[in-house]
Amino acid sequence: MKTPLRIVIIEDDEIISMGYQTLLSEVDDFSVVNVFSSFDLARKQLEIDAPDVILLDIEMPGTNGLQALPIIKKALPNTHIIILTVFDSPELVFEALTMGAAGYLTKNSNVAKIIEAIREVGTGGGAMSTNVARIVMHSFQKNLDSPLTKRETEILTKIANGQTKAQIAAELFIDPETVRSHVKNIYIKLDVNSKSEAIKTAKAKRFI
Amino acid sequence: MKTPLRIVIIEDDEIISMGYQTLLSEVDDFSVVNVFSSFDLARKQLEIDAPDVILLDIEMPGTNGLQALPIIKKALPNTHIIILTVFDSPELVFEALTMGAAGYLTKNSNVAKIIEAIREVGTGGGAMSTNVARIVMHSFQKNLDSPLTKRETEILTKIANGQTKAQIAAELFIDPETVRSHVKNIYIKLDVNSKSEAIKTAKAKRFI
DNA sequence: CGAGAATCACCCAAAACGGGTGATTTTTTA
DNA sequence: TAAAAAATCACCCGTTTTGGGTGATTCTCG
Repeated sequence: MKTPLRIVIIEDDEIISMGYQTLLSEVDDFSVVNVFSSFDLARKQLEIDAPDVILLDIEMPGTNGLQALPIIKKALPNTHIIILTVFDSPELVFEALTMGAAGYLTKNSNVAKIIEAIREVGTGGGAMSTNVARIVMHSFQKNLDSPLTKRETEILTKIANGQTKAQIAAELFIDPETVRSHVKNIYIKLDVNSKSEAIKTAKAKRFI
Repeated sequence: MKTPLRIVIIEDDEIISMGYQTLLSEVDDFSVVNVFSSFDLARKQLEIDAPDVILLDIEMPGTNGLQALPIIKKALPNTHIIILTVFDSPELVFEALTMGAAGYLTKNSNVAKIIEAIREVGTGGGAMSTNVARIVMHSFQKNLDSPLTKRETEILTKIANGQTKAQIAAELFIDPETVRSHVKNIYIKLDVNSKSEAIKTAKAKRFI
């Protein structure tokens, strides 16, 4: 028989917490090993519980979920964390993902979805609810109506990566003067007159 | 009665194409209005078909799916495109998402998942299979063992955004000399001696 | 064919950079 | 609470990069 997935729930709303606990306990290969109403209460016990997956709320008394994320990741590198919250603002989502969350679910997700997500992150995968997916995907989308040409976009991207004109010229096998020409044209098209403004404008309008 | 979601399938494998067509036609509010074996064949007919959602394969004779993406987006701005392919390399996924794909599914996705994805993108949402979600989420994760301090990370991030030391100093309400100090320390910690190297190294190691 | 794109050239002054060295004040943490 | 780490500011130096102006040639694609 397979060892069950060890799950810990950190959620300050007792009703919700109890609900998850009951529902997840019914899953054969899941084992809810502990439930806490705040991260501060969970902190010391977590290493003993050694969960495979933690369902973590964001809004909590004391240390909130986002603050807890890096602390948990450091103490339990092999534990996968799923953020489970009612909030889905882009800022919170990106913050959670950069801090190492393996999943981000909003609380309107149905049970099947949550169970699927737990299994997924348990095997090193990723999981997010559809509204979170939308936010994440939008963050990738480039503006397809850029006034910049292919070459100009290419060069501005490299500038945004901190490369100097000389380095860019070497990489593209063109003269540094040519790079300067392109840059000047970029400035005109974007109506700016410095590197930083160009990068800022181009990023804001999603040209790069 | 609600108008059904108009779906077009562009897929060169006839067996797969036929399979999707049959399965999706059975869904009440779905209407598969056309099926093409290549984008080049679909091109002119697409505007007439005016689909809400297009299932687009990547590997195809002639114009491939990724090349087709921007063309479709330009011609039919209100049509949502779901990439449906066997490939899931990070490069392909990011390319597809930046070019405006609303969904990215691998062909091992089950039918329920595909139907759910079509409904989701039909209402402006996003959809991706779990393996794609994993790729996307990994791309966000920062290295939590950065040698850089909070301030140093903050400053290096701004440098990576093209800001000059003077601008950074103004934004952080500190002296430009202090910014220089931080930058020098960053260079030492990352073992580099220029802006571009620092950005490159920091990005490669996911410190920023 | 003709327009936009990409290429290269040379002028100039101002700004930014990278390196060195040292010091003070907060903040963190063991 | 004492030591360590982080954050702050200062002044030296020579070199590189920047932004602006102006113009010209070649390429490419519809």
